[in-house]
Amino acid sequence: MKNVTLKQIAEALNISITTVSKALKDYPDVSKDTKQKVLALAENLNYIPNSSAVNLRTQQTKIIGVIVPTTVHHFFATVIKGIIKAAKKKNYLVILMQSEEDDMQEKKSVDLLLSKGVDGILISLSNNTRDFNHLEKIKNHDIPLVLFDKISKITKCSKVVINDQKAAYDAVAYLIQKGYKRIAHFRGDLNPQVSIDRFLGYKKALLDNNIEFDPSLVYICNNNDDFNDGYESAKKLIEIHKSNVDAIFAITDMVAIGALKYFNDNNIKIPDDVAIIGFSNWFMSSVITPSLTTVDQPGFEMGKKAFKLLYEEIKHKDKKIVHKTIELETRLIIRNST
Amino acid sequence: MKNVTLKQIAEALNISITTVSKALKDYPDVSKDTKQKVLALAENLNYIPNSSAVNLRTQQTKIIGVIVPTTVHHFFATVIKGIIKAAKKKNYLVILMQSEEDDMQEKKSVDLLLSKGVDGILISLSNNTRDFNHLEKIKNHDIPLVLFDKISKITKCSKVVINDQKAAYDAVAYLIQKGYKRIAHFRGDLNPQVSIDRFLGYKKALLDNNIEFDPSLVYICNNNDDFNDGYESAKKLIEIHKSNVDAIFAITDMVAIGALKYFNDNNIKIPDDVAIIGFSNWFMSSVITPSLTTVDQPGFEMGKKAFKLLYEEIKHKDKKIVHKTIELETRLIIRNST
DNA sequence: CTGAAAGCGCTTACAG
DNA sequence: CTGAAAGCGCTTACAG
Repeated sequence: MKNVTLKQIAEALNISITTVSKALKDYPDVSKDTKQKVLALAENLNYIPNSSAVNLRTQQTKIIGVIVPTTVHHFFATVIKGIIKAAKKKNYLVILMQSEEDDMQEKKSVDLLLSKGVDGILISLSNNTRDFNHLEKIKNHDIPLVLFDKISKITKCSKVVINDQKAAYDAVAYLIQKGYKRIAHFRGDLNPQVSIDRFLGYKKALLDNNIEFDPSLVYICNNNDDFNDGYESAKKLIEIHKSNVDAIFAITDMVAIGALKYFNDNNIKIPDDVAIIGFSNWFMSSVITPSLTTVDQPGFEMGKKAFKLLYEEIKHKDKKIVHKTIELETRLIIRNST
Repeated sequence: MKNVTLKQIAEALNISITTVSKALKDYPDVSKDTKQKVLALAENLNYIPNSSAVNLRTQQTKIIGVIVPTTVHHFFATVIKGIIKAAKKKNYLVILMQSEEDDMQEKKSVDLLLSKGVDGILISLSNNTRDFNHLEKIKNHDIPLVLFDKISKITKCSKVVINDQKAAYDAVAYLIQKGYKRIAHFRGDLNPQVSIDRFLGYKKALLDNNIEFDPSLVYICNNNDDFNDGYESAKKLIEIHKSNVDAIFAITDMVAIGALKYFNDNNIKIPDDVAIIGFSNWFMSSVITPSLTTVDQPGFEMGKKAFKLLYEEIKHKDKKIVHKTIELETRLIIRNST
């Protein structure tokens, strides 16, 4: 079945394309009678406007692009859900792309999105993104851009984040207040801002509480396999610091669960021998044994807010844009691992 | 910055739009010299073809639509990853939508996708989809359609599935062979095909092994909260059948983990008191305590295959389409819960 | 209340 | 090797 066009409806009804178009869009200067006839036939023929033609005329696609490191990740999946949900409310569709933590893929994705003429772009940066020319390119094309979670500090655009430094600080301060003194940190790669900020929060909490910062207690998890990174880091930690460590602050729940698994496998008691605290409040953290103390990171909310910010910029594209940064609340969830 | 058009390049170079267009697309009937000049300027001006215009001319968008029940689900997230990855290879972009297990949302999503003029559609049906008019609509519009995982048997189109009946049969047969005799089934909603098939496989395995099928051992999990459904079903099961049940075959890992949690909370030993087997091989099933025996369901593969099937149909749209059904292999993963 | 016409930016069959 | 022209399907300023 070939797609129905305005022309076909016009010919069938013996009126002009203009009138059909206006009738369908409920223009006031079309007679009730005509409108009815057009609507009825359009319905009957299952008329669907050709988007490409509409886009070409109106210069917008009602599609946004989203780039995340990966879809297979509880937090990002939740953010995506929030984005799609908020977008749907405004009749926007979402093209989803993944960088797979590869800056080249991220840059290529931006180009593709730009060539598709999306109305706006939402990005959470890959761990290996070190220059931001592609973000500048988006801005040069006058396409609204909002970064979320994995952001670049120096890029001027709207952002939705949590206060990673504060969240990490609170988590570690809680450990200290519970009496833990030798607190290790399983951190992420050196590059991403969230990784830097969580590390800084960790360090600051120690110093503010007169606990010496010991670099040998910091392990870097950057092999793109959080679970295994956590597992291996826990192993190394125990080999070196056996009875000289009493807690771990892990950069993500996945890293924490890797560590937890190692301890479970090796009869090291949590939290008696070593306490663990994670980050994100991934569903799994609540059902693992022992259940994991963690920082709740509102992914769904982040997705919705990110779209809303983007939508505002799309709507007011002509006006001078004022970039906003929204900081979402986090919350420490205390469970049995601490 | 306003977007650069062919016209601007043509004027700057004092040649026709036609020639610019041809040069950019490397037509053989353009001189080397001209090509070079055009390419250089296009590069320099950061020229990006206007997709809407191209689409309108070529009558394709190079975008496909994907509808899944939800993105926050390990299996679907994995399938999505596979789809996006395979699509990227063919220069296709993916619009992602979610039905949230709501048939009305699913139908509306189809309409939106159709109006965007996507070149093809991939769907995994919601649990509450009971009529398939929207699928027929897609076919009536001559848009290629491929169903995956949650399919409708009566719809004539290509499909990518696993053999749910056989996979369930094998899982239950394994339990029987291990010596379990009173095997409960925590099934899904009555409607979805996968739920029906896994139930049938369960029943057949019992009968083939001369074990009486006891309907009171079958619990329906259909509150859209698999974990809790599993937890509550386990509770009821124990209340009623306490020492008269020795194993559970759960329709998904999430349901299995809910049950496992209940048993862990209530000092019921797995697998000594009750064995559990799940379905999907969600990452979590390998790290929970005890680790979960389950059926591996190849999500990434399913996503890639689904796109490939769709792509073939898009490419050969003019020809008579032969619908294919691809059945992917599953594999029983034996761990500590059985 | 209706419609002719221009134009969005591109591609391609055709003429020269 | 180059370019004028038609046309994809729509929207909208303008004339009547």
